[in-house]
Amino acid sequence: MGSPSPLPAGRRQRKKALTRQAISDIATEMFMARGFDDVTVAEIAEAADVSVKTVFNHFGSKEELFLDREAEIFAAITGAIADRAEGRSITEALAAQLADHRIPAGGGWSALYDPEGAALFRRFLRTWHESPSLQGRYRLSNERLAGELRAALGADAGLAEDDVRVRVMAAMMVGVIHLRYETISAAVCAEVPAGEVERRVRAVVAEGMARVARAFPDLDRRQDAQDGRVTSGRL
Amino acid sequence: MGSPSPLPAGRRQRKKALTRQAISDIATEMFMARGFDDVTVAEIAEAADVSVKTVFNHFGSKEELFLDREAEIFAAITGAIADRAEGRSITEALAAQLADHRIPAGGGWSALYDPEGAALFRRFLRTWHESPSLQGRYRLSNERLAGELRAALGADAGLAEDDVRVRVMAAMMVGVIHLRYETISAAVCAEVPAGEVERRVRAVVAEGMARVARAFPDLDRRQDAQDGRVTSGRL
DNA sequence: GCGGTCATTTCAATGAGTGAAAGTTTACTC
DNA sequence: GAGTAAACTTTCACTCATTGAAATGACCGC
Repeated sequence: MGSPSPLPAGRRQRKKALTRQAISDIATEMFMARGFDDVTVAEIAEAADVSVKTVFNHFGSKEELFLDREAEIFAAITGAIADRAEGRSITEALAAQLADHRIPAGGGWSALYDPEGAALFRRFLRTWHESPSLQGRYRLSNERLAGELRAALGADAGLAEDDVRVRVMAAMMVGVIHLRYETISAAVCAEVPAGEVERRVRAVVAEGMARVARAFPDLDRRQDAQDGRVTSGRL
Repeated sequence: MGSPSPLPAGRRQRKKALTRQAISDIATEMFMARGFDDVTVAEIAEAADVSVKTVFNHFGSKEELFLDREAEIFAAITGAIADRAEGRSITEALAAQLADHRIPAGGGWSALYDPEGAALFRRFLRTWHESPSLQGRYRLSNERLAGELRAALGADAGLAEDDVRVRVMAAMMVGVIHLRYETISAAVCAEVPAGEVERRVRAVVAEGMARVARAFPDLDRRQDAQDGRVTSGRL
């Protein structure tokens, strides 16, 4: 499993980060092998050779052990907006990113074409899919994603994050992103062949982002005239 | 508290329904008075004079005790689509419904202008707002709402529920509906005066639905030409 | 009225999550 | 380099949600 965090200074910090990572990795492994609900925190703690309390010191809940990578994913998404090529619209950039972006524990489309990788990914999604508690926490996740999107969109258009237009656009994008997840999840769990999964995902993302673009001609493209601000977003 | 369910036949059935209602009512009352997390299921059972197990026989989880009315609300929303006036677009109908629709334990805007009602509603929202577990379950709720919207939209346009366009449109609507809730919640909890709350909600709903309309010119209006089906939804 | 069905209860567990106190390790100061 | 404070962990003891099995008693069709 990855160590995507830059190691912090200080031995204590480093040890702490290592402990955290070890717990997260072992937990992920166990969840994938046996399903979220069939693994107890006690077992995770046991396997990671720490006390149960330590697990809860690092993670606010059992669910967080599973959702540990979300920050990474969000950064990739908002990054695609901020770093897009000159003249490219937001929805285009996002569509490209979402058509390609690897999902946690996935690793891009190629992984899906490999039977090994597909099986792993299927286990991952099934785990995710089948636990109500995980599904529940997913909303909090989307809330955060919406916030980051608002920030990115606001910055891009030179509007406040809580501008109605920005809020609506972000909400729609979150909706499409969720649809994408739903599509992948349903298809992979139904053992649909990789090529078809990819096709479906691309279709949803394309349709979704095209619709967002149509709804937001005013915010979708960077207005580089004047001082880089959109001067009016009225309908 | 309401008894919105038609009483079923048979004494046993009726007793069961009464028990359920009693539990739900008492639970709601207690949650409102003391907050979701500060009330235990044991206390609810105690107050309703039933065993804890009985509570769980009627409600799958503590959260369901709070979300008991969601079916009602969803029905009002999808009903607004199906029953809209001839020639009215879906987004118009929905915007009207959402600008007005009473929220659970609310009772329309008038209730907000009454200090008593406002305080009650504020307690309700704060309860809802402050409990992570409730927020969590909210996603499942939205999932169901999306499903019902897909059904309504699909039926309206003569498309399959799982048509990409239908799915995207439903997802966007759920996004706007959630934004509306967020707006109400934030404003009411911040003790914003009722008139201003109403204004903000109407603004979000209007903007949101206008954008959805713009994104979906093909599905928004009933195409009564020919056999009532939209023949093409290509972009 | 009889036997079964069904809501409910009691009992006994499992497992998540928390607060406090105490131990251990690391970082900072003089 | 000792001494102290701060940061991590652990242990302990507890609360609470949630569930299965078995028992009770009111209700329903016959």
